[in-house]
Amino acid sequence: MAASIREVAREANVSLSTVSKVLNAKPNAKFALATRERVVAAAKRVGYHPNAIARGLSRKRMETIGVIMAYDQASVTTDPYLGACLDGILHISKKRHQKTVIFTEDSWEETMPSLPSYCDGHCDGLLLIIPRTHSEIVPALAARGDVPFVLVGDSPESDLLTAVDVDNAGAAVAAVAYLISLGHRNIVALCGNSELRSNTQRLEGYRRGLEAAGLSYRLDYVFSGQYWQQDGFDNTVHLLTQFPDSGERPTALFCFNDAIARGACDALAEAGISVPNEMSVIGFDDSINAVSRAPMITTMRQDIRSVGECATGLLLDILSGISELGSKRLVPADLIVRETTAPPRYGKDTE
Amino acid sequence: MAASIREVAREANVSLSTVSKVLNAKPNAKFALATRERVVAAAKRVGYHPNAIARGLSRKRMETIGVIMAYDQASVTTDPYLGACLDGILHISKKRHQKTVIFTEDSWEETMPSLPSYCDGHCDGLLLIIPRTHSEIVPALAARGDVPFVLVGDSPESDLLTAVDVDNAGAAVAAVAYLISLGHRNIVALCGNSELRSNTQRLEGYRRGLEAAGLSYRLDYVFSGQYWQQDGFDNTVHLLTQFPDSGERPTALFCFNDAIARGACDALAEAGISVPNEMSVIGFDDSINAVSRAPMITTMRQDIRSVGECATGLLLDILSGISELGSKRLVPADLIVRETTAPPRYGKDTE
DNA sequence: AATATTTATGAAACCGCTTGAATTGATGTG
DNA sequence: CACATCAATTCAAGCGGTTTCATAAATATT
Repeated sequence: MAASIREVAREANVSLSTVSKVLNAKPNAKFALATRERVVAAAKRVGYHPNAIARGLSRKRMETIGVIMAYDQASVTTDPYLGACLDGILHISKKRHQKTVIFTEDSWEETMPSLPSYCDGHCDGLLLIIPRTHSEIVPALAARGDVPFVLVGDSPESDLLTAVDVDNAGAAVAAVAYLISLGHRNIVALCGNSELRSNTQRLEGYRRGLEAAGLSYRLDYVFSGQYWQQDGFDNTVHLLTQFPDSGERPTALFCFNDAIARGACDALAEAGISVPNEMSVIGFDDSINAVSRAPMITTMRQDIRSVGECATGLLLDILSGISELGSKRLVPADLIVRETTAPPRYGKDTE
Repeated sequence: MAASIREVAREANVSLSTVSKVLNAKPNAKFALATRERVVAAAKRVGYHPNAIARGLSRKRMETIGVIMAYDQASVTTDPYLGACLDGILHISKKRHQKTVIFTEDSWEETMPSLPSYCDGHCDGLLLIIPRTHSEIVPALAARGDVPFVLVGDSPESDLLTAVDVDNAGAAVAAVAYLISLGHRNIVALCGNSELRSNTQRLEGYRRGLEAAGLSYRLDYVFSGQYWQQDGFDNTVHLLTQFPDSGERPTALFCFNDAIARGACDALAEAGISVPNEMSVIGFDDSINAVSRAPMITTMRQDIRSVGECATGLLLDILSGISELGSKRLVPADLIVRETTAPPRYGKDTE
């Protein structure tokens, strides 16, 4: 049904290789204009389009990338992270004329056995969107060495692994810098779960942000907890008892996610402390918590779609030799200014 | 890097074809147990996994389906319909051991030119999730005849086209039947945009539902409008002026979507008519409108994920010769009973 | 005019696997 | 014992392209 290169060759009265070369515009091979035109005309006449499979077989390049989503019950609708990532991936993949094949795993136990099928020549490279716990996939894939892959939404220690992630540390630096630019000098950190990498990175950014402004990192300004609203509330209450005098009280709260920030706002409201007049609060993630009710929380938005885009770009760059395996990329966060941040009031001038 | 069939053949001391046949468990070809074991062992030893591309080329079957999403700015997160569909597709595709390649189009003008690449041998069949306006893709694809395809979320007139859609008519029948089962005999239809197929189908279902119960289809019970809340409101007001006497008034409103139903509820509330005591209201789609505020609206849920699953199943059945091109499938809707439906009160017995 | 270059094209091997036809050797038959 | 039968295996021709290398023709060089 589909015209093959043979028909074109016959139509144009040239050999197969001539057709192939002309149509692929081989730079070295020079052809007479007449021949070239004859071939092109013939190709159009018979409606020729190269068979991607045959081409892939001989070129050993399928112009296709694979996306492995190894979440339990991976679902694009259920998990907005996956959806956003996928959007970014599809966007860039399409833009760079690649096909995209999706591998989802219903339960991640199934992932390992089906691993060979990801490396069966179908894809030139792989994008891995997998939770940390699935990480045995990574060494397995690396051991095969068939297919280059990049980890999406992960920033592993190993120099050998290629990865793209959201820039937690950088975002934290930016958040702190923003507060400082407003005039704040005493900025508290309300942290999340300490075992999570995002927390470590955000804390690190907090520290660097202070340092960059020549402010000292005070241990009594760092409150640990979990990524929950209740922790934000409790830690804020704790903070207020610790600094009862509004004169010595820190003037800004850097909360490691929006839930914490919401909790903090609630605690402040209960204590009759006005946000942002007496206390600025900044959140993280721009999740639903940030805008679920008043006050709308200033926050750092992590653009997950960009993570997908960036990862895809990196993979393709690697495939075309522009970038190297082992590269890392971080996508910057955006500051979303809302209602909970303002310059500090130094004197208690107005009500 | 990846072991080819050659190494296996060498290792096992047999010919290439033997390896191929043994590993593919060709039913007709009988092999000595010893040979069989030798080959299997050799394959495992060298870590052989067949190259999908080479296999695809010779078998002319890639075990891969393509999904074309030709929406403007197609996005899995932005458009819950696409996301849900895709979830269903990926689920079944994976279950039936197919690979899934996704083709998204940023703007649909790009769709036509890239059409050949959908038919370049990469996919055995195609799933089309495209808005009606893009329908020129369909004849073009049909004309090529390369690749079987099924339309997702569409129910075209042509017998030649294969399609899966939500069962609008059936759902309407079910909605009406439910109201009738509650005891209602006078059921009004508040329609949506008459030019939309979904409206036609729902109206048709309404009619059939009445007929099935031996009730007559009364023109003064059918209110036309658009799929908007305001239309639901206006038409309900209109209805109430038309039937001022609560004795002759219909007892149930079948609204063609949830927005209309919400508007109807509002109008009824304003008129001091209690829902569901004096009037039952049923919506359609189980959209956010149904649960956005009190009262929670009884509605017919269209399971879009199932549409994706069903379409994928159908395509694969066609590819394996179980089903035929041109088949149609409809996925049934689910009745979600909430607060707006109850048996009618015949006398004005209680307050 | 003979030889060296360049330019344009074609022949054939190959990519890795499948598959129908052909081959080989063992077994059964008259 | 020659011959047909059958089971087990291999040959070799694809699948639809790409690509290296060789070749033929045209042009340039001396």
